[in-house]
Parts: sequence; structure tokens; C-alpha cells
Amino acid sequence: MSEAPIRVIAADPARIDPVALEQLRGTATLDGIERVVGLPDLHAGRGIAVGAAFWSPDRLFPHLVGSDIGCGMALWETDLPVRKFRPDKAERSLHGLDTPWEGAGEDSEGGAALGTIGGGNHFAEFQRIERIVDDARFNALGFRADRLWLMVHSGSRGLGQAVLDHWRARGCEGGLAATGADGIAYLADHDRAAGWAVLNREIIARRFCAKLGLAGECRLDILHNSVTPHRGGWLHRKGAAPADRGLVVIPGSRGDFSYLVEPLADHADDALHSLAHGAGRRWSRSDAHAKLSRRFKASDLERTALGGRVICEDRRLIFEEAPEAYKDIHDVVGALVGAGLVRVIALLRPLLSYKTRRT
DNA sequence: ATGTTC
Repeated sequence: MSEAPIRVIAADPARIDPVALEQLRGTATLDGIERVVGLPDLHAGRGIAVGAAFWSPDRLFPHLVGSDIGCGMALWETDLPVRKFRPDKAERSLHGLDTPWEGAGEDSEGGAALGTIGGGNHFAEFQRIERIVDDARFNALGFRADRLWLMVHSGSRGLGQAVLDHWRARGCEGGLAATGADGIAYLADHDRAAGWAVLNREIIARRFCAKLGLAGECRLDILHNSVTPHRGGWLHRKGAAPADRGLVVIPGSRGDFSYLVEPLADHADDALHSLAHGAGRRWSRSDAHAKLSRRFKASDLERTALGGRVICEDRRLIFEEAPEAYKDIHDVVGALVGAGLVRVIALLRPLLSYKTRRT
């Protein structure tokens, strides 16, 4: 079987991570994979590159979706005029969000984790609309620029992990025939985990709003780890946002802006109808910790260059997830714009980023 | 990424 073509969309092709590129090559040689795309946030993952999409005509590859099935971004508009947002007060109010949600049934699947953010790069962040680039479109959507917004990044926690573990134990790395019994069973597991992840983000958003006494409405929820039917085959996205499900928000880092973008259709197929899902890591977790813990105290990182505040009572994580550990979001979105894949609608400024609090 | 974590 010949190697599938690989297309990488990058801000600066000379600076594509060679390790990530080698990982893309590894996936391009899989029997049954016919197209591979790297997005501008491409970076090395644990075996599989993150920021990538993979198309197969007839096979499902659970390990190309990974363990955090259904992980994605939700963006909510609250009813609070942003001028009334008090970060000090909010910081004092945001307690009890790492413990199980009261509404989770004890025997429901993944019940204890439902409504909690988790670790790694997951977060909830209050934001304001910094700048509207496309006024007509923003207004047509009925969005309000003067309100407090809330972004949630989380996934399927232990449930998605259990699904991948189950299929890995059965030897799924060569893929599963999509129409076979195993393929159908995996898809059912995948869809259940993805549905759980969407619900998890909704509950997280509602819990955060409730702590501040706010009402809120979900404006978008998009998955960046998934496999879906696509043009007669199967599209695997590993840290890749969909370009065929409406508006997308692309987070920068806790110290930079997030972009609200509208996917454009004309060149979408070049990128397998996929987009960057964030800025992408510039430094590995261990490098970020090593470099930054030498230069800064953890408390130095509780405020960002944009004036936002950070709640992260995990001393290792606050270094691992520092803005410096991520690529420049403006370059990443610039590459998407340059490739004709998106139009920018608006930029959002982080006001308060919540990672974790000790309980 | 992870009801993780020697």
C-alpha cells in the first residue's frame, strides 16, 4: 500500500515540527488511510500528531481519535453586561467546581466526573469581546458584544479513555472495518462518549454561570477529537476543529486572544474540512515547566500580559499551560485566513481563566 | 488526555 498524501497548512513551512511531521508520515502509511492533513497548530503528540485530520474510505482508527473522544470547545453568551463583571468577586465565588456536580447520578456513566473540567489543557474562561472584525455577520448572528462570554474546553474524561482502552485491548491499531460488527460497535461507543463530552461542557458552563448568578446561552459547541462520516468515508480529527459545522472558536492561550471564525467553503476540501483547534503547543509540558519555573514563581503566572487572571492551584500545571508554552495564535489564524479557510468574525479577550482549585 | 501519581 502506498503512502497517503500529506498536506500541511502552516504559517511558516520552515518551522513545522519535524517530530510531528514524522508522526504524520507514520499515520499516512496506515493501510486504509488515504489523505492526511496537518493544521497550523500541528504539534507532536503521544504517538499521533495533534492538529491533524485523517480520511479513510472504509476504516475506523480509534487511536487516531485518541482517548479524549468528543473533546471540544463550547462558547456561551451570558446575560451580564461585561462592564459589571468584577474579577475579584468572581474569583471569590468560583469554588466547589472541581468536585462532583450535585445533579450527577451516582450510577450514571462517568457520573462523578460529569460537570468537571479535568486537567491538562482543559479550562473554563470568562471573556469579553475585544474587537469585532465582521460587524454585519456578528450582528446577524444576534450576538451581543457588551455581554460577558464564557468559553469551556473539556472532553469525555475517563469515559473516552475507557473506550479507547477497550478497543486497544482488542488490537484496533490497524483499524476496524466501518461496516463490520466491531466498527459499528466502536462508533456507538464513540458517539456515546462524544455526547457525554457535549453534555459535560454544558453542565460546566451552567455551573460556572450559576456561581456568578448569571443566565447563559450556548452559542456554539464544536468537537475537535472525533470520527464522522465524510464524503463516503470516515474523517478522523485529532485536535482539529470542523469546518462544516458552523462557527468555530479558536482559543489562543490564557494570555492571548481567542478568535471567533466562520469557515469558508471554497478551499475547505484542501484541509479535509478541518481547522486549527487552538494555538498548538510550542514547548512540551516538561520543557515549559523546566524553562518557566526557573524564571518565574507560580504566583507570577496568576496574571497575564493581557491583564487576565488565572486560577490554577496546581503548581506544575500553571507552568505547563503558561502562554509562552503555546504558539502565536495570530500566526495560526493568519495561516488559516491565508489558505482561504476562514473569515475572522471577532476576537475575545480572556478575563479570568479557571483551571483547577484544590478541594 | 486520565476517578492519573512511584
